Amino acid sequence: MEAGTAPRSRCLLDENTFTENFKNQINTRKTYLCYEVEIVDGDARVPLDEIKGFVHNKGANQPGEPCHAELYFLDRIHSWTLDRRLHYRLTCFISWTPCHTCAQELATFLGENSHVSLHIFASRMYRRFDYEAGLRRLQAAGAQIAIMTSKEFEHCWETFVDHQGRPFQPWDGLEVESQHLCKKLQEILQTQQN
DNA sequence: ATTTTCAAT
Repeated sequence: MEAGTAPRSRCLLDENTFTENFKNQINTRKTYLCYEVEIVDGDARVPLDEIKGFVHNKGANQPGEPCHAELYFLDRIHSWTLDRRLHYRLTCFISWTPCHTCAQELATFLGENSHVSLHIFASRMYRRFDYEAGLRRLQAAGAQIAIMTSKEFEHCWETFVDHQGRPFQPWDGLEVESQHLCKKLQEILQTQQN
């Protein structure tokens, strides 16, 4: 029954939720991950609008086992049962770069699914434990990792936020912070492994 | 030059 199609608002983020979680100068204890999927056909890319959306982590302060956003994302990907004969480009916009463990999980997934390529844009850099090695491993597995700039924030606002027609309002210092993080990420990703 | 952050390294 086509009549049961979910309303568009179900996969849109509240304005404040977006800003509170993606603002790149403040730290949060939550992680949001917005994703888009395209089929790649030669030079052309066809968006699969029906499966775009977002997930967020489950914190240690909530009932049940904690779970990072990336693992929910991987669950979603598996639920789509993507056709191995096609090529898909997944883009995700995540409020923190993946931790070491999640980076490894994503790298493993990419290793097993050559029909999928992954582009990650992050608003902030998660810098705990072995995060640098995790990011390098993820890059080595073929993922493109970058820091969100105003272009990506605006794209997310337009695509994933219930903005009621209001334009994206960049916060003070957005660019400066983004550029700083870009530089840090480049340093990490350019460092030789071993 | 900038860290405490998907809580508890």
